[in-house]
Amino acid sequence: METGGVDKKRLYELLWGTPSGPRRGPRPTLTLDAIARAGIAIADADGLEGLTMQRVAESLAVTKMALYRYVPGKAELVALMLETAIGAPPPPPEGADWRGQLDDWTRQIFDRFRRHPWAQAATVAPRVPGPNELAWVERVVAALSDTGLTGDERLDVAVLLVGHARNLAQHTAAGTAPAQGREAAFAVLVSGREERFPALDAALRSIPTEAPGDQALDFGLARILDGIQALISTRATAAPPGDHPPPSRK
Amino acid sequence: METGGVDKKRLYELLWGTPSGPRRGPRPTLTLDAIARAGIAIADADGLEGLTMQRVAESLAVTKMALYRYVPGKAELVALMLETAIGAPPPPPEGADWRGQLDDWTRQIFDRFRRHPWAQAATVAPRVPGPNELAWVERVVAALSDTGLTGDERLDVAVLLVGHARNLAQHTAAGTAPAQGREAAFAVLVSGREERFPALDAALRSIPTEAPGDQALDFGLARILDGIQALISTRATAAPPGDHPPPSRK
DNA sequence: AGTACTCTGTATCCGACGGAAACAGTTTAG
DNA sequence: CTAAACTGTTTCCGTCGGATACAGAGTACT
Repeated sequence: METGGVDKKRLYELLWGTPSGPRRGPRPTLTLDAIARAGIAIADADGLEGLTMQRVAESLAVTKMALYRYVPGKAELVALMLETAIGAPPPPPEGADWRGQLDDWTRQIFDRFRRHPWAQAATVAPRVPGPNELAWVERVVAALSDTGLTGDERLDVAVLLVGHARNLAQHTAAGTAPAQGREAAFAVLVSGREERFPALDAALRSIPTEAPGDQALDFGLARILDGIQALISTRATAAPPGDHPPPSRK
Repeated sequence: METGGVDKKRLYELLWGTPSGPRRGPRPTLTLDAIARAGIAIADADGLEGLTMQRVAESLAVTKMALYRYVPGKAELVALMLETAIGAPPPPPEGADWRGQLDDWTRQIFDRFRRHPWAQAATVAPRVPGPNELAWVERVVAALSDTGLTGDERLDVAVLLVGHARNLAQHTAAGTAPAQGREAAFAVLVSGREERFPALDAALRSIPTEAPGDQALDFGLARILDGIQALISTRATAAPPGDHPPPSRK
């Protein structure tokens, strides 16, 4: 079953390889892109558990084994699907400062994760990033160019933001049909056990807001950006803008 | 194969059910706890892909099907393993304010995730929280009792912090043996494509710090706590302490 | 033009996995 | 002491990812 072991070399070629020139045998009937899209359609509908090589092949009107001419295995197919589903990052909003850019960036990538609920489950394993994934990271780092943050701090910001988006996409994907929110599910578990979870019980009682859905995303994002702003302010007063401050990491 | 569909009713009994009284047939040779620990040992060693009912049964010297007398299926076994591996939350540090408590809390749960790398992959699906998981959330909400935050804001903080810990646990689990950090992996991909990723290239060049490992955790955690502190300060000036401020959510 | 080579998709096969069903042995309730 | 309930085992099945061998299709070279 699921090998889990990914052929990193072949995966690199798969994600970063250029389309080669004219070759000898019969022309392929499929495209990497078409395969990825077929897999995405299936995973969007039934999740990663519903994604089998059989079903992908059927939806493309080929045999299961034909797919292995294009893709080394299922793990690499999922990686390719992820790269295709995430797509290229949209252009940053006009005239936005770093905060506006990062705010937009996080909502954009959150939207990608929400449209493809399987994607956030596919990003749990260590993986080889594709061109699109790297382009998204590039956007974050570029937005922070003139803030005086160090190189790895900018990368840390990217990790922080994408983690938040992914995390929230999971939580919103969880509360779909039945009980509307996590509060309802928690309340059921807490009820009858108030003495074990007093603070939780109090918190659940004092909830007046009927927020739509992206509320938790907004909350966390606002806190994170506030925290980054505080750091940038510190750096700005410590050193003139445009200059690289000394790394004051402990 | 992987059903994915979890019997929520049986899972609830599994996680929250109390040990029943004297029953009729032969006494069970196994314990739920022993099964969970056996599964944890296997998953710690070989990940969730290496976890099979067969191997768990072998390590307990029983047949595979014997496990199904205790656990409805593999998905529920993983949920039980998660609950056992996370364990009960440790007591908060003596005399710490909310910030100190949340800082310690995040590092504690990060440590759990790092000790059991499979755990963060097991928390991607919507699930029924167990007693331990709920107790961890209780700790966060309790730490924020006197901060003037609303009930769902406190829950949002819990989501934010656990998401960060899980996210960073994944990233540190990724960079284990071969190339030491994400910077090295990124640098390989960026090299030769500097014109496509100029900001990323600049960021990778300006990295002097040879940080040990928890650096990204520290960075994000500090930003998040700074952001929460900013919000609490706002609330404190708007309303006297101990009083519930009006929900100023947009 | 013809031939040899290479690439494609297919058919067949395999081991491993999660789980269902039926069974035999064991312990307690009446 | 008997009947009911519960345990662990055996046997079996469908599905999955993947290896291998093969036949046809198209191109490069002589």
